[in-house]
Amino acid sequence: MSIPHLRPTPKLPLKLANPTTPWNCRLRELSKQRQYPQALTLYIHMLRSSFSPNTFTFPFLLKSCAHLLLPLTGSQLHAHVIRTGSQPDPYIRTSLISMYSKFSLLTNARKVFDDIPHWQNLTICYNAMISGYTFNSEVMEAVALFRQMREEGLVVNSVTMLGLVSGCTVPKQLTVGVCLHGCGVKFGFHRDLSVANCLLTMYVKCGEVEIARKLFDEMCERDLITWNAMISGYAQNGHARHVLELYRQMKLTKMRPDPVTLLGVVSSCANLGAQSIGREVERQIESFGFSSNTFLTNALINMYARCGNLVRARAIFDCMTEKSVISWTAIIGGYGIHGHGEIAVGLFDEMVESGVRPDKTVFVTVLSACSHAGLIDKGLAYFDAMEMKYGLQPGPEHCSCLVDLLGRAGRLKEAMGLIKSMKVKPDGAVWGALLSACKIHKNVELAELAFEHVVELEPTNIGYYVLLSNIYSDAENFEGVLKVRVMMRERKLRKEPGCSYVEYKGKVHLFYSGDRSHPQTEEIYRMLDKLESLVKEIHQPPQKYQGRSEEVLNSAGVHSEKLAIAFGLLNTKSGTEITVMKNLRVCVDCHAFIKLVSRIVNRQFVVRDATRFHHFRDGVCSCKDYCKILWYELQRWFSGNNPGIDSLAGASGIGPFCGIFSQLQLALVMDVVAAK
DNA sequence: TTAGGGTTAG
Repeated sequence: MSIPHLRPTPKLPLKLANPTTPWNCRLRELSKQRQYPQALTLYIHMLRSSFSPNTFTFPFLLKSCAHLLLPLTGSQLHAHVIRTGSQPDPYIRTSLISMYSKFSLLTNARKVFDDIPHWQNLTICYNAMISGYTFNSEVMEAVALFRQMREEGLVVNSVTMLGLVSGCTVPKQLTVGVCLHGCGVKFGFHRDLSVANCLLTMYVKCGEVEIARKLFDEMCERDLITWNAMISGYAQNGHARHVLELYRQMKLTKMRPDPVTLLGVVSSCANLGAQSIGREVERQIESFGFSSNTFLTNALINMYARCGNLVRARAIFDCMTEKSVISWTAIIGGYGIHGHGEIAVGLFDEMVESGVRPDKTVFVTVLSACSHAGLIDKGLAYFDAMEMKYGLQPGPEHCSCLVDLLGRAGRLKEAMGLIKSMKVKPDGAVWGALLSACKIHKNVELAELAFEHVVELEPTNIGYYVLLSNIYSDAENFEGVLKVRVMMRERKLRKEPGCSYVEYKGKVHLFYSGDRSHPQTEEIYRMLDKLESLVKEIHQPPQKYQGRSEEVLNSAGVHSEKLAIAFGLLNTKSGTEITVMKNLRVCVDCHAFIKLVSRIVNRQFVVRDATRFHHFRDGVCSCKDYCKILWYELQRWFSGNNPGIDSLAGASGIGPFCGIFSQLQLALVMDVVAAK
């Protein structure tokens, strides 16, 4: 066997160093570190030092312009590109397409794309144009280009998929997204981690969290972005408990979270009212060194405010060196939901004085704070200032606040006038606010009009049917009540089950009505029995009402609120405040019960329901309107011409689904009667 | 040496 003759490799001639190279190297570094303004400054220095840019120089600069959103500088650079004859370079064309797309100048981008000679039709240019379209929500254009690409037999790569899939961000684009998923699998790109992450995000944004989770579970490799996408996906779709569970799993894999991860976790704690978990996450934020992250700080303010700890929320807010409009919104909203309208309004004025320009969202927050606190003139003034002073066109969300504000005050005509004068189409919330006002002020005629509109806009929102039914019931129009019931039955609408929960030792303890699944069930029910008898002892209704209440009491289920209260009392030390969360509104029965219990056991309770906080202390609640509802319902019940148990509804719903009359309320009404 | 992409608050 002959041994192949080995020849020495000939030495290549040394290439002369291009003088521009060091500049380009520095530009590359700056671009990598995202120091875009510095990159542009360096370019100016380069020109001043009489060094000419070459084809390698421009992509860095164009990218910098795109990121800094500087369209004028961008077009100047384009002129430089043409002057230096670099235009034909495919990389530069790609950068130009991408830059113009970021400025939403799709015509310019497309012109650059169309000028590319046929022989140079490279995948990278197609990819840039496809991403440009999806970035500007032109998904179908992107898909058309993808089709063209395949017809021309061009190579499709994972970046093509990324560009396409990232365009599907709303539920109606789900079909396109699923097709693309299939396409990706066909090409084998679904194994690419970036593509898989992108598909996961697509499903999450289209509201298909379960499909996203399936994809997540099937992935053989996961990076930080995968975890973040799933965690934020759960958080955005309101699956707060899943967020906490997934975060726990993530920590077990030793994956280090980043601010994006923690943001999802903190916002879920806010939704759940899980303050002790939130506090733990705050400690982690500090230990990871993310304390200066404004996104996280704002989320923490919101979390503490929504967990009822306004003191901590305020402390974090006061410590912030740079308060953005979002920080102000978080703290104003916090005071708003606790009913401290005056403080909320004061903070808004303080914000304006400090030079922060209000945006549409902060106006929603301050208007709703005004409405909860009955600050009518202040609210009206803010509404006017929105357009006159700040040039912000009020949207339906602002109008619904104002309708609520005027409506509560009984100024129904003005509220109706406002709706008529709206420049934008009123949405369900606007008509819904009017409907609620009609309930308070017993205006059946206007209620029917509002209902007609609201049911057309939100046919499946059960709350509005309930409202109208109660309005009819108040007016003793039983035909009307029946009409609404039939309508609900025909449309197969069912009330979402109410649940209450208490956060204890970092775990969320959830209760449904009549629930017996909790490990401490026996103790909880024993505690409730004890409380009920204590309550009866101090509030014995007069003889003539007793029989009547018994018949109703027998059919009573144990509400979730009561179970949660009993659980809290069993597991916490005396003197500590007990916080209960309720997904819907607290029912009047439980409201009365908790009030009395707070006096009997001398404890403070905080109940956060769907709309506000109730602070119970020594037999009194911070909110006043529940008493009014109760008083009215009971008065009718005792007057004898009651329409049945159905009308004795919980504040959150109507009869057959919710509150059942108990001796407790009878007792309470005696108080009310006595007070009268 | 250069392009295209995935996660972020109220």
